[in-house]
Amino acid sequence: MESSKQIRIKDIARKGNVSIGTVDRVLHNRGEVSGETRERILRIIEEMDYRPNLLASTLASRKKLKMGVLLPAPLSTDGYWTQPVEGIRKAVSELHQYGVTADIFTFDQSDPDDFNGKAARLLSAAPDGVVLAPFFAREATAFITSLKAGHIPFVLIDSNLPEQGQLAYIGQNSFQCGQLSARLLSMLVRAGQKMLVLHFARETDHQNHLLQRELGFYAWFRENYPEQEIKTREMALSEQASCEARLLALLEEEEPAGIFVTSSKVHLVARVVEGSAFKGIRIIGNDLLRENVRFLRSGTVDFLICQRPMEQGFEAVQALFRSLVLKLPITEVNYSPIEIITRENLDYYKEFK
Amino acid sequence: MESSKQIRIKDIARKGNVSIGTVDRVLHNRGEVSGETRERILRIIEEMDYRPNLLASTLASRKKLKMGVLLPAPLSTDGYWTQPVEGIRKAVSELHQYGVTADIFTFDQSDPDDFNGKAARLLSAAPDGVVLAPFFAREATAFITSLKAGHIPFVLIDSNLPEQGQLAYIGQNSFQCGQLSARLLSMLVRAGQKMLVLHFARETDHQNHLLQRELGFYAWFRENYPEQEIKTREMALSEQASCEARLLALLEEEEPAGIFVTSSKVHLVARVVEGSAFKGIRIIGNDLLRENVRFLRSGTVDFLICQRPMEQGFEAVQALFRSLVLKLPITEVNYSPIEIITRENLDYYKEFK
DNA sequence: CTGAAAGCGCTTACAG
DNA sequence: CTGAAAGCGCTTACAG
Repeated sequence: MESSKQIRIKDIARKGNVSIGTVDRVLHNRGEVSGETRERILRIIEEMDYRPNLLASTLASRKKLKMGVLLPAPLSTDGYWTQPVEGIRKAVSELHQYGVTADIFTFDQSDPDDFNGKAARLLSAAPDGVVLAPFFAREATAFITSLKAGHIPFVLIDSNLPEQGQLAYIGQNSFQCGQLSARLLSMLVRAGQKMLVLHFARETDHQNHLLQRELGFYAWFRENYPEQEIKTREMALSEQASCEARLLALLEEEEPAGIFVTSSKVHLVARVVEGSAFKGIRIIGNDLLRENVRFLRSGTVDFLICQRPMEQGFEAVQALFRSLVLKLPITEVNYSPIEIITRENLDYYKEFK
Repeated sequence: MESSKQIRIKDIARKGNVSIGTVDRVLHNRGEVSGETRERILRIIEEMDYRPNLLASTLASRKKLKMGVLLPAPLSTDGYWTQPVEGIRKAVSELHQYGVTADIFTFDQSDPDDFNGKAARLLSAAPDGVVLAPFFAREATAFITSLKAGHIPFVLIDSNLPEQGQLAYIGQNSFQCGQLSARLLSMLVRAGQKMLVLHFARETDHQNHLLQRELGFYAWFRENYPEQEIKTREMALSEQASCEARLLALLEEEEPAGIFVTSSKVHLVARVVEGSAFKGIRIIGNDLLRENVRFLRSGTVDFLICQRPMEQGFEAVQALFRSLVLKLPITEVNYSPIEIITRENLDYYKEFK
């Protein structure tokens, strides 16, 4: 059961009657080796099941790992996007001793052009790996094309894009989040009462994961209570001033018994409901922000569905390090937990604020 | 913003007018250095903010990391405990190239003496780090005393022990799991109906986390529905033959509307309920085992609460590696997600079977 | 096309 | 108490 000693380049060289330089050329396809020698060495490498010592390799090559990060700018000091950034900073600081550095770029959440500009700046810094939240699907896809052209590996967080060649995705299974929200809301609201799904600032190809949450929500009801009446309404974030009035009008018009807010903007809804005559509306939203927690505590919001955003940032950096420095295999899809926060278990999440 | 170049031992030595050997002695408290020199070098190290290059250090010292693992033996081929073992094996295999090996010991879940015997064998293998599931609290504590005497760092998984000097705990917040189960069950059962908490093979100091789940369950009701009638019943696993009869008798006697099974043994209960005249009993249990999934699919079990046991095993090994080889800081308490599996989102967990 | 040598930053005997 | 040298396994010029 004891594993045999490590095979070194030196062992391959000796067995092949060549120098370690030649073995190295074969290992890294650096050319300048005769076909015959190459074949022979390759066979020996295979036979002896050679595995490079990555500590030695990294040490000798003195490679530094420069990462590029591209995320939405937080909308406030305790907005959602401060959290992944915190995780990223923590990971980078830990890995500093291994030569890891990061350039963090943030873009305006309402401005695809700003995304493109920051993406260009990121590229010109020539990073060895990238962490990306593909907030604008179309623009992100174009950016990814450039990354692939430059053979720059990248990790997606928060929202996934299918089959784009990402090293990994780290984030929620948003469809499942929607399903769970539906199930929870169905338990809180009597059959026959209306449900409302609220999107903030959704656009067709933007923030795909909010759409996935909605789809999961509908899918659950279609399967379990096909009769359930559900409506979806969208509110542009830019109109935030008129937002309260619109919301109030919506409540009067629809008289929903339950509301599912697909994003962290649930506090906007809760504020209106709490100040209105419409008591007893059951509300589920996303993300553990201070503003949301307030309404969870007061009982206006019943559930917050969370996803450990700090951890997502942290793990994204770790994944790049593990792949690029340690050469370890990376799991492609990494679903963050879908955590259910209620007034009762809130205190166990104080770590998040 | 560019961080300055790395400070090396050589730089310290030059500045202190000593050799790198002396610096090394100071760094590792190897003695044989005059007090005066020691102070001076220490000051320079501080001043220059020296951080050792751990790749070089690990490479030069050629340390191998031998881990000892001590877990309950799985009760069946797809029993719960196969899963952490799988995660551990995966991590060890990935880290093999860095000299990581593991001796895995398993003990009989009903036999504390077997635990002690295996613990002794583990110790005699002189591991550099240990992964332990402290299944028998008393025996585990004694074992930990030996580990601490030998300065062997250890990671706890599955169940935590407070303040035992563990490098990390990786597992559920069991109290919170109980609270969430209570909240879910309360939404499924009408007020005034009876609830039952079922333990399997609990003993006072065994499996502390099952007790924590129960406490969380009671705490939630005390806070939210103090009138709720709840009873706890315990079933010894050794009596598994007579188990069905006892369960049936229990159902007849108590006529519960909801049952919370604190462990993965929920399939035992579901089988009895499904074969009985007592339809409509709402059941919540733990862990994604094939036997449990069957009853989730058939609708007899409403929710399974899960905790990613494979990931726990994997992370435990990674934590030891990160600490002992990479010298990275380790978060002491790492709560696994409390995942809610229903018939509807089950397919997203196929990865677990 | 191939080999020998220096070096990555640290550790570990060994000599004095 | 201190220093100089060899070595960890690999990479990187350089010489031929």
